[in-house]
Amino acid sequence: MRRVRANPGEGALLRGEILRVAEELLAETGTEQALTLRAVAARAGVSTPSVYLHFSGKEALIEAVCLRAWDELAESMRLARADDPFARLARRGQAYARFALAHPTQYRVLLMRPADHRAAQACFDLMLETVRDCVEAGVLTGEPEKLATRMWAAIHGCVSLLIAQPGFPWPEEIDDFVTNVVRMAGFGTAVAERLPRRGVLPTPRLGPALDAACRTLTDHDR
Amino acid sequence: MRRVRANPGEGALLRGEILRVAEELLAETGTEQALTLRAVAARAGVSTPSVYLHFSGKEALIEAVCLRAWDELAESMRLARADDPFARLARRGQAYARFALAHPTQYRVLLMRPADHRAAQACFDLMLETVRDCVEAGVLTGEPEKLATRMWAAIHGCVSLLIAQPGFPWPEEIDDFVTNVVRMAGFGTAVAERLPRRGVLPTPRLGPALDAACRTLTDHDR
DNA sequence: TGTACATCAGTGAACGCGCGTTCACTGATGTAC
DNA sequence: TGTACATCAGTGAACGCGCGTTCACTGATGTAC
Repeated sequence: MRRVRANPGEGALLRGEILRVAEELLAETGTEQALTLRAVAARAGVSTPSVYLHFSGKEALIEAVCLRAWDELAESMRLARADDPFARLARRGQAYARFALAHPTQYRVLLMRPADHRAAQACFDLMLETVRDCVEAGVLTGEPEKLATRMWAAIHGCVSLLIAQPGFPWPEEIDDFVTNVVRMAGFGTAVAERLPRRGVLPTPRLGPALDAACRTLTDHDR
Repeated sequence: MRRVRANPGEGALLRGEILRVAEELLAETGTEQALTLRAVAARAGVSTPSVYLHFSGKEALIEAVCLRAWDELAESMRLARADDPFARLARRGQAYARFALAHPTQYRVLLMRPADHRAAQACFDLMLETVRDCVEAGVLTGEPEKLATRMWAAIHGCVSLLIAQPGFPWPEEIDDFVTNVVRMAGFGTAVAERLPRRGVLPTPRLGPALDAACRTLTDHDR
């Protein structure tokens, strides 16, 4: 249980172990308040004051954990690739959602705290970059910043509801949900952008014209 | 500063005052952990043990605060009316978003905690009911449960990002954002529902056919 | 090659704090006779 | 109409707990001479 002391020059090894254990405990306890330095030190097999050898305090430890989580999230999105820009957009959205659902507590802590701007920005930029590819390829129309923001909001809303309301009777499979949210964001934004802006929304009629448009959207791929 | 003691029979007055003060403090401090019984009692002008005359403990107090917040949220949605079902859907979505942005902390606590099922359900049912009206009127197509869930997720994602990432450079006005999210959810879901389900998303071509569809959507209202 | 010393990676005990909660009490108001 | 008593709406002081943090220390490893 007790950790063997590191040799001179290898003191930084404990830092990595503390980070690992802190992430583990965060996932188990669910909140950053339940994450105590005493528990972290105990699980790392070390005395409590040892944490101060590598982090200036509790706040610094949590910040380091969050930074690492953001990096992992960005990396999982970076790994999602596809030649087709729209498919890449969907894959990256799904990678985001999968990471969130796989690390629910970390995701919640990530987005509950006032975000570290650079880390969140890096993550958003991956989304934005792919949306830009779609716009350039003529697959989406509109301002990439707005498109990417709405898409991020939609996916975030989906996973954060799934995390926070696990008892709620969700009407469809998670994968389908995410797929549809991505499609919805992509197509719906394009449609919404072309409608006139006004105070009261008009009642739209979905009929033959929309059916025809959907056929066109599909035909390309047959 | 010190509260005058209630007359016999009016002891329950303090209960209401404690709830009010607790909500106030929750909005100021931002987290449920920062909400202490001592602070609540002090602001109510009463000694700490007095809280126990009306609530069995801290947990019960927070639960009562949350229940009240859910009720307020549902009420604000109930007040958003319009004859046209699609306009009603948009108005209710906007009411939801406005409540969330006006009470950011309460909203976060609301959706962070494992939700009280009945309260959340009542709120969701208002959404579902309006979506059903839209489907019956031929304005939306698809299963109302799925449509409503996606719409809720989209709006929730929008407001929770706005709350959690206030420093993030949002590319558009909040009202426009919400309006577009509602449109996006409405139109996009309809489009997505009509596309064939497959593992990899196809690249859609937005062109003349979609433009024609958008004209049709708009024509109805001219 | 031996030894004094420096450094490095920790430890043990303690401090002070604020918290939720308990418990014996108080004192004004109402009520039975 | 007076008085003993019950009830109701609280209070003050204290308990025990777990937490973040500090501080003087230890003892193995490396190094200069």
